[in-house]
Amino acid sequence: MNKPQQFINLLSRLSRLVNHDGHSKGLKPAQWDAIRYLAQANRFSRSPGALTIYLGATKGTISQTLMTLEKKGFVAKTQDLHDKRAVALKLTTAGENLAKEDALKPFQRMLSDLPANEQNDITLALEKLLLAKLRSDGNKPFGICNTCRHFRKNNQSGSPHFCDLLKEPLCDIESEKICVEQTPA
Amino acid sequence: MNKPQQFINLLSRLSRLVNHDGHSKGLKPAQWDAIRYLAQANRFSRSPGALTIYLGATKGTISQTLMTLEKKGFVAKTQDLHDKRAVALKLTTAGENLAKEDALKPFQRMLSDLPANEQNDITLALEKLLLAKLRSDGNKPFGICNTCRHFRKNNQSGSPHFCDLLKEPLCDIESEKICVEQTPA
DNA sequence: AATAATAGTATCGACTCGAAACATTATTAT
DNA sequence: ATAATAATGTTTCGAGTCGATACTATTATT
Repeated sequence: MNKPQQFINLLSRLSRLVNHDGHSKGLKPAQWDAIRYLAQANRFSRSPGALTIYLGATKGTISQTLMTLEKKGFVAKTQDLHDKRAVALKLTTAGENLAKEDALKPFQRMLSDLPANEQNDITLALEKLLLAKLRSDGNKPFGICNTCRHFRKNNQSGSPHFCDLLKEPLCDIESEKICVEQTPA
Repeated sequence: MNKPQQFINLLSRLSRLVNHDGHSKGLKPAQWDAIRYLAQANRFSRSPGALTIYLGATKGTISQTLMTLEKKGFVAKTQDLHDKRAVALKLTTAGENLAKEDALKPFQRMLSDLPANEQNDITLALEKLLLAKLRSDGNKPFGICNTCRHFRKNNQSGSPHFCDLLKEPLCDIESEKICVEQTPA
């Protein structure tokens, strides 16, 4: 088997397994993807639109997935205050509990059984691969807020940081989350 | 973001992208998975049952996928000679042409744009990860026939090799393919 | 010969997915 | 201001996935 073919085989089979683990606790893989995202996105990013970009899906599909998650009681929708078109998403308590018991935990446990150096190699390789793919597709990275070029740190404890793009204050917690607008410095 | 969470994020997002690339040329990801498999499986493995195990799906799902692939003219079914329950699968010429233009080619091209050592690191990491997962799930590896403990090599050119498990002769081409029964030596 | 195991198919309901049409609400150009 | 345009979501459609379950036909076992 030649190298490129092997790479495709590994990738497609691995993806299959990951996807398969997403059939868990009565949810579907796509629903887990959404919950996982919402558990980590900052307030500028908890919208159907941002989720759509993150998951590389279409608006319609995401709308459906969010509908069923809302019906199941894991996600709550509220209207955005500033923009009446926009919808603000939030995990309910049930949704947050679910996020803590991620369907991919078994995968994670499996990794933690490997030698520490292999764990590192694997994580690093995945990161390189993902970033290369995102770049080649022109996708947004959705990195951590406080690693963004628009992030303005405030060193006085208690007072908030600041996003220079959206002109909005940022508490510590929010600035640790992922953001649609994040652009590496 | 802690390490385990990062790993899950990388893995799930990467899988999403891989899956997404499978919506190509009018086929679905699962259909590509089937075609990719059939293009590489030896004659003992070109059956709905083996494909089911390989993809980690259920019989019913695979039956459906194969039905639509047959309807589209990419797969042909014939009855097995020895076992009248069994179905032998084969890619049609159209199916083989499709396999040569795999939906994941863009991903492969992207990899080939990376430095050679990174390509290697990434492939190796994927392999480790996949094997660890297969092991932890108790899945079969589907390795290359001639790396199997039951493979008996014949060094006289022209005469076939042999599978000591299934008691069947193996030509060079078949012994280079993947097999359900493969067990590392 | 009866029973169990195996290989597949058929059917169901919930869901995904892209595509396209459709509101609403914001933004921009005139 | 107001009209054109862009952006945010929703709805609907058809094809397909997926697990679960029930079912058929064939082969193996007892």
